[in-house]
Amino acid sequence: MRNADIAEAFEELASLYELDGAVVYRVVAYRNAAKAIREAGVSVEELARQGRVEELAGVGKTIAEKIDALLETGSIPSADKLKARIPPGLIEVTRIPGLGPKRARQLHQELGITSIADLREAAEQGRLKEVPGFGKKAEENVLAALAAGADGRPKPRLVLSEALPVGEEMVAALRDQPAAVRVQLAGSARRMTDTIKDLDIVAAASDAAALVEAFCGMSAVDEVYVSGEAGAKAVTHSGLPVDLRIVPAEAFGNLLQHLTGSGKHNEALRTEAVRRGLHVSEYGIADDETGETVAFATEEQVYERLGMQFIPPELRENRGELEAAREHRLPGLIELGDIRGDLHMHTVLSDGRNTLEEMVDAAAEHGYEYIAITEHSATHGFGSGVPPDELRLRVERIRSLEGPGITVLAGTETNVLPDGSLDYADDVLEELDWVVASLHTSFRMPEKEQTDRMLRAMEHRLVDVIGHPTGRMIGRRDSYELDVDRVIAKAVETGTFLEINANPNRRDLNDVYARSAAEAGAMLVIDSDAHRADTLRRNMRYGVATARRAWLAAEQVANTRVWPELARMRKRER
DNA sequence: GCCGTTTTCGGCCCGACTGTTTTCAGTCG
Repeated sequence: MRNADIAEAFEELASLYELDGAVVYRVVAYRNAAKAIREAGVSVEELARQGRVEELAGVGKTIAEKIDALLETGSIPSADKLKARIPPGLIEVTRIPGLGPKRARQLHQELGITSIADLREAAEQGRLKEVPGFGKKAEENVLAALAAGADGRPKPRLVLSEALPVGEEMVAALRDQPAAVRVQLAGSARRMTDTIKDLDIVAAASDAAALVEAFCGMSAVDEVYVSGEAGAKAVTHSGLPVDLRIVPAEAFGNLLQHLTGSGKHNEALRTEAVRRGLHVSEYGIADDETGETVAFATEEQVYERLGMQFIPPELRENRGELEAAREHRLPGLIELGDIRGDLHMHTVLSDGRNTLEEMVDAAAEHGYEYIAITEHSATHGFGSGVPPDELRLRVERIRSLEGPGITVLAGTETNVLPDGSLDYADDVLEELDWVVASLHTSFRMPEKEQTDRMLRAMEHRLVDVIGHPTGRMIGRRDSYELDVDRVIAKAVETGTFLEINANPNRRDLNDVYARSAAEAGAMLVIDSDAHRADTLRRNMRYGVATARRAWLAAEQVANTRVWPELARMRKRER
């Protein structure tokens, strides 16, 4: 069972307990455990087999037993019992804005509501407002939410690359306003998460009303819901909600820290502060001893007051960063400027949109020292594969490029065939400087076979790196079944690099796996996988962001090296 | 339900908003 599936079961159990009226701390405990399981970075099933799941923070004796039961029987007995009493459709009811577990439970008890359909019917018949604690307004709000398309399913999230440029443009435009003192993007966009649901912008202004007015008048803004001296809530033409919050410059650091989150990071930070008599909020830090609240203009000061190193936003996920910051042992994270070359890209020869020369020019202009041209191999399909003889011609053409200004390496992205063999004969691969091996077919193989397939490819002497190792497409396709623990172990054993594919729809390996890989001693490579010149320029920041979220330093990423040094690190040279 | 250089029991972040209530519970971020 995958960590995501186990986590899902505990999320559901938490919601069921919540609807059953359990004390909130029990519910929170299950949600925390679900997060710990999802982000474990190693197989929780394997941990359970070794009797080590309680090593996960937030997993104690009771939850460990439930994990065992889930793995053994496919379900959790307490969840089965709860489901007999609480219709699972109520969980969807709790996702209607304004309705939470308490009110959904009440609707179930008073009106027998078990689903969104029941809720709609009751609201339309005017029965909702008769329930104690509900009223005319509550019923109207439910009807309005349903009419607006709320259906109880979690709201779809946007891939970061669809929202981040919008947010950055808005921030830049606000900074140009004479009333702006400080403007900063916050929220999950600042933490560079894979997906986001809205944009948060924090500002300090000499004239708050003027800045809010400028915000509401921006061309990207479609509709403004709320606006005042404290900020505004709006939605863009693409349907992206944007919150602007304005705060006095003296407390800018507190609000920025608060709104950057994550919620879990802030919660843990505040819990720890309370033990020392400090109370952290978006307005400042209150000290029990003096009874005074002190505001801070910068985030650096906020963390310093709490006795911590500044924590880069990408690390603020409550994954150990608070403890590390207290002990002043946060890693120096890799930066975009550390990347010296890009080792995975395509041209018109396979399925790219730009020519070899155009990609070389774009890379040179971008300031790279080297790139590898890595077309798809012969069996790629869609008529875009490159047969061996064509690849040989391509190698010759690369070798004869005149004055490209950068080092251009001849490479391939070769398919790994279902049996784990490669798509080109060894004598063809021998002519190349760089070999990416990726899975593009037979995604439905069972985990054991899929993993064995990949491990066999990794044992090949000429495979330098595994491309987009898990095959996920964010929001569109799950990873194929793969035992990533074994892949990481094989990478360490063989000296095969693992890619962080920087395509913002992939970001694969993800942050959690990349961190595990680096901790195990594997070497990573961050590649754009560009299919056109503009994505060559644009993708890399998302890959670097994933690496930062994985706590990686530049040394742990191979393409921060100059090419001669990186060339010597390939396993064929060892 | 989890956790511990305050604790193996008694805590468990903070504040805004809403609607309904007659002083606050529930929801949200």
